[in-house]
Amino acid sequence: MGERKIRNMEEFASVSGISRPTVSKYFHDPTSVRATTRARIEAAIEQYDYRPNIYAMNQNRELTKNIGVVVPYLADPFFGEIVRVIERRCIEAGFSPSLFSSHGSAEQERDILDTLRSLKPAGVLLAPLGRLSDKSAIEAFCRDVPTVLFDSNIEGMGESFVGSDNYSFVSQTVEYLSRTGEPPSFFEMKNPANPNANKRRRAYLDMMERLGLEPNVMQIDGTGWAFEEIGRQGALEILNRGALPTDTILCSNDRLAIGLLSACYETGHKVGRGPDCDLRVASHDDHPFSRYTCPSLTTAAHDYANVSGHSVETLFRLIESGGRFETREETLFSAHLIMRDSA
Amino acid sequence: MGERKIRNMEEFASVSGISRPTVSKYFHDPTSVRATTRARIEAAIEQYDYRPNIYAMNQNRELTKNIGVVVPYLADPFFGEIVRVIERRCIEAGFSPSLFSSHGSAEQERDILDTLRSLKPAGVLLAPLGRLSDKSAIEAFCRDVPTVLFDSNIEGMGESFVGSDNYSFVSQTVEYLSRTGEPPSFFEMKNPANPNANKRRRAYLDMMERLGLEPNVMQIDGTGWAFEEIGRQGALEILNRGALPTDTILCSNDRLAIGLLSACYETGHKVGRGPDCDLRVASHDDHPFSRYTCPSLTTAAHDYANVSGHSVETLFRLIESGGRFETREETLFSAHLIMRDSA
DNA sequence: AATTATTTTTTACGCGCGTAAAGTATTTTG
DNA sequence: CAAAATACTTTACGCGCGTAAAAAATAATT
Repeated sequence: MGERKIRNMEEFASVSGISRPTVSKYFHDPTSVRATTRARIEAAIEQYDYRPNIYAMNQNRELTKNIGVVVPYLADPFFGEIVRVIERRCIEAGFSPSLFSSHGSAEQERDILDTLRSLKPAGVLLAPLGRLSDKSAIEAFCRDVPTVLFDSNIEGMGESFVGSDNYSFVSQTVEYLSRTGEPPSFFEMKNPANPNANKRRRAYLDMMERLGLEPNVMQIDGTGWAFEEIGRQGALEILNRGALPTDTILCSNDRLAIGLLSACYETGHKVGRGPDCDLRVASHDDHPFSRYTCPSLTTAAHDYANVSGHSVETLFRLIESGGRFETREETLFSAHLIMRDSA
Repeated sequence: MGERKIRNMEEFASVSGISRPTVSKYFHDPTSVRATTRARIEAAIEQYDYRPNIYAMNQNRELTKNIGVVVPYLADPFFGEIVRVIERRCIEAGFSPSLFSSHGSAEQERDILDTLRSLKPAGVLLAPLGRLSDKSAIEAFCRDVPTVLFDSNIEGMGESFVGSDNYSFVSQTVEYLSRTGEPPSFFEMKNPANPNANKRRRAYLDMMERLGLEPNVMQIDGTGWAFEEIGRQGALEILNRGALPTDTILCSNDRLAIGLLSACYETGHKVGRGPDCDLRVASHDDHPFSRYTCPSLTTAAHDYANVSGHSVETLFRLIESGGRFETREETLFSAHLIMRDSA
């Protein structure tokens, strides 16, 4: 173990008995060199613990092996889960993921795109803020950097979009709720940040019409990403007014539902589908905590594995295609209903 | 706006009318050049939208302006919150934070340290996994890279540790609970991943002895980071056995408590401090969701702002001191009790 | 105005690696 | 076994910037 520290690729090449250009080739793609050569290089890496200087590696490369991953809000465990899958797959494929969170701020999102541009990534997976996003900044970014949007779509931007089919969420919950009890009212924010919210409202209205039922939308105040608190305040206001139009509430998303359930508990409204219950509550997303609400939340679940998996695969295809697709693809995965105790 | 794209610092220097070495100096530290020079450079940046190639910038620098931030588990919104504060402060101070999550895996943690080493960061903020961490890997890393540990301490590693005072958490909850009702039993995992858990158990035992009360520790099975599910299963087992030693439970952390509360609800045990309640539950951390459990969770809160703020400040001081402190500092912030409805 | 201190310019070199070209060695194919 | 194909070596240059040293310009001080 008394080997002196290797300072650069030149030195490493000489101690490994391989020429520098071949070593360089190896680090760019280990499978591009002959198996025997590869074995010798890897033995030397093992022995000398050498890694190339990533800065020198990347400065002359038009595009790097980096992949940017941007999410709107990291304190939402939903994104924490997604990021875990994405990171793993990127690393397995030999890329280096760089993770960024906009933390709900459009300014931060712009800054992140700026940073990403100078990272010269091979590709970017971007879950935009939504309504608040600086559309022109994102558009300009997508022109320069191969980008796949996920989770929340912005029409026409990025080479591809991968997300969940909001209609599938809502059709399943509405169908189930109206089949097993009173038809649901819809509970949402008045000015939702996320475009999925609007799609869900429209899907709700559409489904109710299709079923010949009277729709009822409750829109509550509040801005920002503290959905639980917004849901709780909005629900308290409605419950205290005794203004519930039906005994069945369908929340736009689980985080609002978590706040609503807390308000129900506080005001003594028993939630569930038993005869002694005051109301039923269902929702969408299958948030990691929806299993632990009281009662546990009946919800429509994202196909987490497919959304994250297909986002990554699409990005890999995009990178292999040189960063552009002929036409913009949109892939939507269906939700599946998870029946728990709240409805 | 018809300016041609600037290709490198040479070109940028010439169009801005400043020499390249001075421009280089500016990008390293804008305050290091004369105000008039700075103004001219910034005007040119504005006009030509030039940024230096970060890879070329960093390849010759001994240490970069990067700061590594490592957390053990990003799907825990606790860390999402902390990261937000840390990132903001780093950017304000002119650093580029790079965020990494070990996602509960020691192997990932090792890989992250490896990646970080080649990023040549000015400093690293590391919240280790805890018991599962590869101690020798962390120790070796801390020798090479200026590192401040936070959240969970590993004795002797890193130049400094910033976290919460576990004794302060437990003393407040135990004191409050035993003063207002039956003394608490302690509910925890048998093999906690996090060293804070052990400190909390010892603090519980110590406090109980000091108050002349009989301690009772319930240790439940389970490994990994799915604390809610572990808490729920453990609680179901105990509740179904009717094996509660007292009517007051103190959970080691909020995520276990969230699982326990869900088990209580499921089994019809009413939680709270009213006369009609079966048991009281309190906990530690002030997890972002503890406000929305049913009933809302009485808990001891981290001083989030101080822990994240002081971690960053300590790292900045460390960087300014050339990466080493004379002696290893440990800074612990006190918790404060948040009284809600569960106890 | 002269002296001193500070900042900028000029010149020049090097960092660690990518990569192109031409030649040599090795493996594969028929 | 020879021819063809593939992989590797040698040589050489360039990328974009850091940075050192000496000279020149500018600003601050007396």
